[in-house]
Amino acid sequence: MSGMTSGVCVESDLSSMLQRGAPPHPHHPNHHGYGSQGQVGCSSLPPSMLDYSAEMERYRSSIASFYKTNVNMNVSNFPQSAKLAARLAAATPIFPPTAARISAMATAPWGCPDNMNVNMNHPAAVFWGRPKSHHHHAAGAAAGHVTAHPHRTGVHQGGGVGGGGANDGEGPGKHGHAATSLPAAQEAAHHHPMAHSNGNFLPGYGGGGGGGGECGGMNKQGHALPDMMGLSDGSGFLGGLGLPPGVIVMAMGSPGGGGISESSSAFQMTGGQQQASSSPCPSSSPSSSGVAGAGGGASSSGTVAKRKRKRCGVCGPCRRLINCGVCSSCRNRKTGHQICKFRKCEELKKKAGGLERPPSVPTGEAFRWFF
DNA sequence: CCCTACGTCTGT
DNA sequence: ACAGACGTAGGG
Repeated sequence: MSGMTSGVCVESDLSSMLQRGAPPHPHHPNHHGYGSQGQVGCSSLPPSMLDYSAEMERYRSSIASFYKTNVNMNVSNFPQSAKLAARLAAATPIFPPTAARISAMATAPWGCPDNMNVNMNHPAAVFWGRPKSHHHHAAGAAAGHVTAHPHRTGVHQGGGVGGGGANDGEGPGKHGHAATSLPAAQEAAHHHPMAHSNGNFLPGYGGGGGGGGECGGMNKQGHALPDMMGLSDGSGFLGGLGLPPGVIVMAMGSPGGGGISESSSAFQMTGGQQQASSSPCPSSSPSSSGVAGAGGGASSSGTVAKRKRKRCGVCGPCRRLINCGVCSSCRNRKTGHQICKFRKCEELKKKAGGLERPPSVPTGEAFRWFF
């Protein structure tokens, strides 16, 4: 354990090298994220580029493994996700190439330690890539067979463990890291693209490279798909920015502009839609005092019925795309009509009718996160 | 019409 | 405070 930190581990692997390199270099999204996806082979790539390439590889394998792993998941847990998935699949207008990549990063619901356990074995723990197109295949292939490359050292990626088989359908976590038992810390150290950030991502999930390119199936299994998308924890998304747990990298707005449009899709899923595109300002919404009046018959007394508040789309929970499947809300979805606890917008939680915009996310604040 | 999820009420 | 249940807004 002591040596877990980046400094100590010495790996001869390229991947490791990359990993180590990452943290220190908060790459700029632009650099790797969307720029030159196709060309990973440049020999004269600068260090950073190399990183990128390698990471890409890892992304792929990770994704692949996810597919595999999740195939067996119980869809019932993510009914909506399934849908979203479908939607997403259809709506992935954004950088085809990028999209695929982006998909790689997802946000797991289990930001909560508690859940971690659960999720580890729970089907809910999902992480998938994105449906559609060869990208997957490529990914799958890579992961499935090639798994080897990046992680031979048996780094958390579960590379060691899963190595290949991944597909058993066990909890991702199972093969994931269990073996090496690399804690989040390690994750960080390695700077796995998908991992850290908010800790939403379970190390294990990325791993294995088990590979199967289930692409198509995903929709069916759906669960997580859409969910994870966009939001991702910034890091992966941005090409592996190493952000501290608390930091959220929001890729908002700029639907047309940037690769980040991804986020917009995320919002879409729930209803935050509009804000993403037109007005960054989320929950604040005009109704302002979005008094809780909304809800059912709550139209309070005489006052004009306030509209239902919407998710801000930028807070952690909002960024989370998949339902944990284990929280009370998820379990009681039918009767409870509530969104997954881990996805419940902070804003909405806050005031049931208080003033608008608490300190957290003012208008357009989100954009700021980019810099 | 169906689904998701917000707001509220109620019970523990 | 939390969980469960319900009515219903809002979107597809």
